[in-house]
Amino acid sequence: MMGPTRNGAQLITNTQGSASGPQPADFTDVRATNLAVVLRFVRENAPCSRADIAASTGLNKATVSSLVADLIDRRLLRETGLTENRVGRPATMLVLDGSPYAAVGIEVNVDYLTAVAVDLKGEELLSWRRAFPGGSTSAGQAVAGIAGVARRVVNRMTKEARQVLGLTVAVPGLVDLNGSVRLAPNMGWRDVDLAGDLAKALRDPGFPVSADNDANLGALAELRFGSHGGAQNLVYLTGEIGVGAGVVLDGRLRRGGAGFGGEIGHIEIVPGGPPCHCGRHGCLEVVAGLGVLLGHSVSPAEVESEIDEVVQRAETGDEAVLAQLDTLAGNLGRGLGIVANLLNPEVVVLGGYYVKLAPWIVARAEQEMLSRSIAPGGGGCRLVVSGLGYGAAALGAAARVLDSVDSGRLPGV
Amino acid sequence: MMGPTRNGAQLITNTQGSASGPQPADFTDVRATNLAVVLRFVRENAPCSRADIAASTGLNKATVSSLVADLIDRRLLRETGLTENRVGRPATMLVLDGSPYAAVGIEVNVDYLTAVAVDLKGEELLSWRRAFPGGSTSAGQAVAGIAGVARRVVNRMTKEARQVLGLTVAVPGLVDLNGSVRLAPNMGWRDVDLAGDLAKALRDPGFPVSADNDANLGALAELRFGSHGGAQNLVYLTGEIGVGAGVVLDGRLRRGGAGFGGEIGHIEIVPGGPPCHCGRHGCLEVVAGLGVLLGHSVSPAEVESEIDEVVQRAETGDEAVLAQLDTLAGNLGRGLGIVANLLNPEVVVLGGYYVKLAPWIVARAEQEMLSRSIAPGGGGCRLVVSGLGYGAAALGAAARVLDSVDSGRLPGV
DNA sequence: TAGAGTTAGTTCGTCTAACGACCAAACAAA
DNA sequence: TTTGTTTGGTCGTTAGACGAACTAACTCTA
Repeated sequence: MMGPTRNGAQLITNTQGSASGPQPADFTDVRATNLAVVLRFVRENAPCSRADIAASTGLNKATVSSLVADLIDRRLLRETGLTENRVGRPATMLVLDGSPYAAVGIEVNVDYLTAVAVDLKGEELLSWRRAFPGGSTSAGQAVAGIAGVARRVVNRMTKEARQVLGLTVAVPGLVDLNGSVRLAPNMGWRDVDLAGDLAKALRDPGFPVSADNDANLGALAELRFGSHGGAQNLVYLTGEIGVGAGVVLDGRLRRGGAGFGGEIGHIEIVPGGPPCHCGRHGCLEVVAGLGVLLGHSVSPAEVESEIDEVVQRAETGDEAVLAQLDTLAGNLGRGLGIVANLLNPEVVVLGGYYVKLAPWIVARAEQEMLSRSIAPGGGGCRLVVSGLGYGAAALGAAARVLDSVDSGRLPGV
Repeated sequence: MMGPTRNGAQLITNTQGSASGPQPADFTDVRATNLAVVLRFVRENAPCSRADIAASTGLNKATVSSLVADLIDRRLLRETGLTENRVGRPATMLVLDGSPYAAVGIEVNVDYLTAVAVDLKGEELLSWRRAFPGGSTSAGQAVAGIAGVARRVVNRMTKEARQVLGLTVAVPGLVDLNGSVRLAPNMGWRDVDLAGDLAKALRDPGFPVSADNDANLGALAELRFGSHGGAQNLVYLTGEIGVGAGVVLDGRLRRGGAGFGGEIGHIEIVPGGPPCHCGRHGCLEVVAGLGVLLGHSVSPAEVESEIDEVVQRAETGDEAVLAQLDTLAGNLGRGLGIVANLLNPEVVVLGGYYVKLAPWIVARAEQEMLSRSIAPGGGGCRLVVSGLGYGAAALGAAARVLDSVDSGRLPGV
């Protein structure tokens, strides 16, 4: 048992906004904070009793009862059975109520679109993946297409009597802090107010609509659903045609001043190396991306099968392919060495196609990363492979919605 | 005037500790938060009246009166004169009380030691700089030496009737989250529990003692004392014999999982470049550090004068020196390009000897940085020179003490 | 089978601290 | 003077956490 964790001076700090002036607190904040504390506790320790919550959080039993009643009113918690065969009065166990709400995440990419809905527990309610000509239509048409999918997801949720808590869209590109896509080369987008346009297209949807970079959201997915021992400092790497990073430090996504952090794909790894579509040379994306294996002009639709072929050849011991994979891993490790030195995350998670290639790249890349880290043992940084599969960004988009609930924006009542 | 900034849903979140369990809030937290809000407001808007505070923070007038009374009791605020020649009742103006407290920062380095004390306003009370054989004594002796200086600073403060709020020591090396120095090659230290040993040497000093990396503390100094338009995302670069970075994102120092973040000095900038004392090649420290200008084995004591000579030669247009400076700037820009892409800070601040060299390196380095950034216009990232002078890390060490006050750990009563 | 012991959760009164409304003080302008 | 404006304090209200006492519901033991 953890025992009470109450620590004398509690710091209440505004982490989000930049210079948005002073942020005083009042009683409703205390309430919101404590409601969120209980909610998070139940999420991580379900099923548990009110007494468990009180003991572990340090909150008073009476307070916990009141908070739990509130959460039950809001249909966020549910009482399940009683404990049996124990000394003392049996406890009524509490679990998250999975049925009344849904969080929706949509990932758009050049050639496909993934939609995911999860309940409050994070359990997947639906997962759609379909071809989507994101790279070959106008942004307006793409937004219309995304809105169409969003409407169908929402309808489905409504049919299941679920209230949608929010919708987030993941985009491979630079997304600013307002959810406006400033640049998405692969999509051919520039200055598209995705969150705003989508909210407009959905006509007063009754839930918040936001957009973010796919790597950022992948990182959020790993933070919430990944099994990294509760690491609060992690970096997630997408391994699609482009390579991007999502940076989580001290338990929150760090986007930088304008929201453009994590753009690891175009840092220079091999000076004077092969040219990148961005106009520079030797970018990580070029020397540690799929292009190393597939040649530089594969159509998006072919990537999947081409990678499968690479995997097959690697399995049969094809020397040329193994050499390519080793080169890729080495270059990736160089990039990760930079990340380890600069950010000292507890774990770096490889996503996307890197997952399939993992058996041939992780060891080398990790060794390279650690050998380049100035901190002994890489400062404790591990390199692991994502277990979330292809929907990571979409899942992270949904996770972003759940995050806002977890941090005190409670629905209901 | 700003007008009320009260925003409906206030998020109260624990930013510091990692997985330290749930952190419920209670009334004392509300009080502490609001006291800190008022304190910060007065810091930034002094002199100001209670009415100003109420209007700008959204707190109730009565609440502000109560909070201000509390802060005056704690001798953190002081009433100054009344306003005159205005319609209505004259306001009693409030300012930070500079006299009763002091925050102490000490920076140790290979050959010198800097001690700084500031009052609550951040105004310098003393600034000592002296030779110190940090690189050529045992860690134990060094700690004793630091303790000696610390005692003298504390005595001086006591003589001025000031209470010392805390002491932080800046060290060029890897410092973990507990203030233990894990590795400081230049000092020849390894696993020295600096914060702990120093507290012991000071025998129950009655104030918290901590230690951190010099670059981290430099970044804190820039955050508090620098003039960067309130940028909440910044990276500070030390330009001593080694090069380190301090990373501030969303208004707080981000140290990574073990506290070893910001180690930019040993990321590989020129593969196969000149050897570094760390055993690797082409590290930023080697290709964009002072070694480029001074040759690789200058004794610490000579650095100052050697740099002055470089500056003189550059001023007279010495081609060879200008070429070296340009090379240095180019390499520095490469490293900063990585920082801009990965972290998207609003500003990168150059400290240490880079300040003297600024006229010949900033333009080139910034251009290089921006040209390497994938976000248009570098995502708004500017490269500037520190205005804080040599004592930056020591000043940041003191700033760290003030930060803890600003975030609610109030002294007095 | 009747306590005795143990654990869960509720009720009730207390206390902290923010808030809203009101008011007196102190000034400028008319 | 009178009127209006602004400051800052007082007072009663209210939200909500806390502590203690209490009830509920079980197991264990003699």
